[in-house]
Amino acid sequence: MSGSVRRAMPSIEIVAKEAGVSTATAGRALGGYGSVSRKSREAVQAAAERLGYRPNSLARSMITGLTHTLGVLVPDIENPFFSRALRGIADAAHERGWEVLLVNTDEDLALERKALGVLAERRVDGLVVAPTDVADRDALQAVVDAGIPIVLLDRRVPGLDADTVGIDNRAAAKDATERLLKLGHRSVALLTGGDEKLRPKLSRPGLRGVERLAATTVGARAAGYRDALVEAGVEPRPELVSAEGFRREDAAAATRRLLALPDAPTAILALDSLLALGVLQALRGLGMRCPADVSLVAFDDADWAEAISPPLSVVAQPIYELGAEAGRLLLDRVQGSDKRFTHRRLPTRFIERESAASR
Amino acid sequence: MSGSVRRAMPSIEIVAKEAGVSTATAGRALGGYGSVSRKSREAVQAAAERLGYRPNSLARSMITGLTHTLGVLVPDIENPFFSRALRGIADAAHERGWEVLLVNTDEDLALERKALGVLAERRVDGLVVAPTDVADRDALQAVVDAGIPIVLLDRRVPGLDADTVGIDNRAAAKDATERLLKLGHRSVALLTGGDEKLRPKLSRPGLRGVERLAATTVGARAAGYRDALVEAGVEPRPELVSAEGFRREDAAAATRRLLALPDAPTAILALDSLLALGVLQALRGLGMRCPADVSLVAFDDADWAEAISPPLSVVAQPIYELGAEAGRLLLDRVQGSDKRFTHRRLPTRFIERESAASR
DNA sequence: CCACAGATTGAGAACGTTCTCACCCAAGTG
DNA sequence: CACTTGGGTGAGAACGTTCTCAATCTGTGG
Repeated sequence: MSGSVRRAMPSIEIVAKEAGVSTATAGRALGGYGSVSRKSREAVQAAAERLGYRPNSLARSMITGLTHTLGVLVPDIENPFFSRALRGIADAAHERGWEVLLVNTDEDLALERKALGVLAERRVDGLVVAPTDVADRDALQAVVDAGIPIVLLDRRVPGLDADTVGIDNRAAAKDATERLLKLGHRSVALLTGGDEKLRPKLSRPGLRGVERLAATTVGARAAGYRDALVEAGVEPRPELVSAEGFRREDAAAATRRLLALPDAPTAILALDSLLALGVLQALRGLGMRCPADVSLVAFDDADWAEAISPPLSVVAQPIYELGAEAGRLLLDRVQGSDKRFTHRRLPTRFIERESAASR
Repeated sequence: MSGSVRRAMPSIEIVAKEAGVSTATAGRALGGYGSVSRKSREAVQAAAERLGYRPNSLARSMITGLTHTLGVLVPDIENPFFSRALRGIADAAHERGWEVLLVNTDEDLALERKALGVLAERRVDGLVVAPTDVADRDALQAVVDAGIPIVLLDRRVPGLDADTVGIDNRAAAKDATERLLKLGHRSVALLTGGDEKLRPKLSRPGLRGVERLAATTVGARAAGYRDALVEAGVEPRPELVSAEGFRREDAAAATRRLLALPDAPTAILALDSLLALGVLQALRGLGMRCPADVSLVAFDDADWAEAISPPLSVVAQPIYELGAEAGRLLLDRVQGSDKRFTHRRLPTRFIERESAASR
């Protein structure tokens, strides 16, 4: 056993009594505000040290109106995209003396709504939200109206008073698709992971349709994919757009289905790295080789992308920077910035490795 | 614009006034304690609804002494091990109405100590800590003494009053090494990732040395590796134990060094999946093939392990369950359990795939 | 009609800080 | 000497809840 066991933490009143001053003076000595004589300060600090005093930040927050806490709402922290982005957010927050309260929403609208309520009750100073695709604009706006600024990460919510940080999904997807087309591929599949409604929209979009499509992340990328095809004079084939689910097994199944098609795709664009793993797994199962039989390009430069055989060509997003920028933007708002809402697009980088070959 | 903009959130006093009752009654009506007439309750609820009232959980915590917040201290949330474990913790917490405050320590002792202070000031109800290898026992014990229970995840801190959740690292490493030995390998390398001090200790340990070694996670696994060698009558060779660093590049460099050795290893045991990626990368660079030229087994069943070629044989830890169990254990303590401290070891599972072949 | 138990209510304390304000005192200034 | 100045101090309010306690109301049984 080391040191004495104390159950309840001492309050500033106890410290003041021990130091022989008033609570007001003790507060000033420890909090670094107001003015205190050297003698008082030293007496208080010694007493605090002796008693193992820790200020109660709850009481402080009640007075100051600041919790120095940022809420972070992500679909799933296990997803490498979000864990890396969270790291960026946390670092930005920490750097300026803020902490991070994390909630997973599981892409579940009801959970997201409930979490917003909980975080509002905790009086977080601001919120970084990666909303579900069908985000509840009103619930988010209500939080903003209550005085809690929001920064959206990765996805956008039309009409919401919030800053946004993300990439140009449409341009990035278009670029990736163009690269596959330039390699001679004419039958390029798109693995989106979700949003069943995409496929029909993609076939006969009309201008209005494409614009509406581009509102979600997946939608924007699908639109970019389509842009590239159309510009290259390749007719988009709805059956080449797969939206079976977000899990690896879903992607594997989708790949098997795609490759069984008449006039099967010779190249696949996967919208995230987990889906790419599914493709790889399916190819291995089918005895097909990448890139000899099928070329593959994926979004996100996962840590394994460079190490596997063949190394995967990817659209790299600056994920950490996305999170850090969101954190900084949010803290600016928290600290009183009332600039117009910005929609920041960070640049992506195509990393050419060996999984996409000419045909 | 939708709805009216309100900057400051209404307090219960405003709601009470609006409903024509006292704050006490309003509190009872909204908080679900005490007894309230149906009429009052309905009036209060209607007023609260109208004003968009959200209780201030800070004020509540001041009274009840519970913040319903769990602190989580991990080295790096980007590490898939910790992000998965965190998911387990968060789910367990959420299930019982708790939230999670996250801090990264970057394996930095000073940061860990500072974070402990911050979380104590926030009056978190409990703490899940994955301590750095050289954890500050006294700092942790001080938190426990202040009445905040701690559950240790993955690593142990001797002499600390805390529950522990992890795996039997020594047995798991021994099992993995034995499997490689059974395949006929006689020159098996160990890639630990860190702790330079390990190597010399491993060569002439003596009983005392091995026991001390086994205190850290890495150390315990190294001891298990050694156990297997000794039992099989293979002389441990210190130069086959690499501890160059935790990053992928470090592992790649270490692999190149190992394979340039006279009597080079024909099998490698990597202590985490990131290190395994480094091995794979180095092998590709050297034009060597797995498992034809070198067999590889790694800890942790990363999401890519099954999808790459060859699929990686791994020691799978129940990572999510580890986190969830830590969360549950902690909440039991928070809610008053004073059972003896337990050290829970969850079972690991060796998943045989194709990266380890007989020689 | 009275007494009484139990439900319902409101005033005010409590939690642990920071903030406001009035006061004291020593050191200048005219 | 009277008057200002300003650092230092403590009493008490404030933040928004929950808790304690006494008072009031309601209905029931005698």
